[in-house]
Amino acid sequence: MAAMREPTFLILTALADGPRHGYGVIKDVSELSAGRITLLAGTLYTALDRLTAEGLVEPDHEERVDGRLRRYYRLTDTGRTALAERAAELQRAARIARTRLRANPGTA
Amino acid sequence: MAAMREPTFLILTALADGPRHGYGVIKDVSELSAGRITLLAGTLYTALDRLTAEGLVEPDHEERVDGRLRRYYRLTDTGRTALAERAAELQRAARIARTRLRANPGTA
DNA sequence: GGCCGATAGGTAGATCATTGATATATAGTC
DNA sequence: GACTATATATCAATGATCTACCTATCGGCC
Repeated sequence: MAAMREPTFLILTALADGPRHGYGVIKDVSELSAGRITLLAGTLYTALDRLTAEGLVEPDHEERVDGRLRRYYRLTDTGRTALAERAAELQRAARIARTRLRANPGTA
Repeated sequence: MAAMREPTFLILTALADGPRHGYGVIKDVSELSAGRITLLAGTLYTALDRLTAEGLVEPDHEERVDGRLRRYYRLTDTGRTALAERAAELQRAARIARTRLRANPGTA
C-alpha cells in the first residue's frame, strides 16, 4: 500500500460519515475541504477500485434512483484504522508546522 | 504550482525552524515524522530545486565543515504563507476525520 | 594502508496516484 | 434541441516521488 495522498484521505474521510455513493463522495469532499478540492470522476472511481482491492473500502449496496444506479461504499475496519492513523499523523505534522511558524516569524 | 504532497510539506516544515542544509532537512523530517518518513536524497534535492524555482525556498548561504560543503536553504515569505495555509488545511481535514470516526465507530 | 559508516550533494529512469479528457445514460430546465 | 446536474466508468498523460546510482570527505577500526 503506497503512501496515502490527499484525495485518497478525503475519500476515506467522506466515507467515515457513513456509506456514500461515488457522486455523494465528490460532493462531500468538496464541502469538507471548504470548496478547495473538487474530486474529478477519474480520481474517485480509480481510487475506489484501488481502495477496495486494498481492503480499506467495500461495496455496501446499490440503489436505483430515477433510473440512475447508485453504488454505495463503506469503510472496512482496516480502512477505519488506516484513516485514524493517517489523521493523527497529519494533525501532528500540521501542529508542528504551525508551532514553528509562530515561534519563528519571517520578514512579514 | 501543483498540489503540495507530504514530503514537500515536511521539507517546508523543516525549514520553518530556520535555515538548514539538505542533509539537515533529511534528519529533521525523520524526527518530526516520528521516524515514519525518511526522505531520500533524490526526493530532497529535486524538491529543493523545484521549490526554489517556485519561489517558496531560496539559498541562504554555504559553509565548509570538515571539508564538506553545506548548502543552506531558507523559507521565503511566499513559502511561509504557503506552509501556513497548507498546515491549516491539513489540520482542519484531520480534525474532521477524527470527529467523524469518533461519532461513527465501526465494528471495532 | 584499506575498509566501512556517516555525512553531504547530485542525477536518471521508473513508479504510480492523480489529472484531464472522453463516453454513456437519465431527468429536468430553457 | 441544447444544456445542466446526476451518476458511473475508462484511458492516456502528467509529475511528484522513489529507487538506484554516483562522487567525495571524514573518522574509526583493523
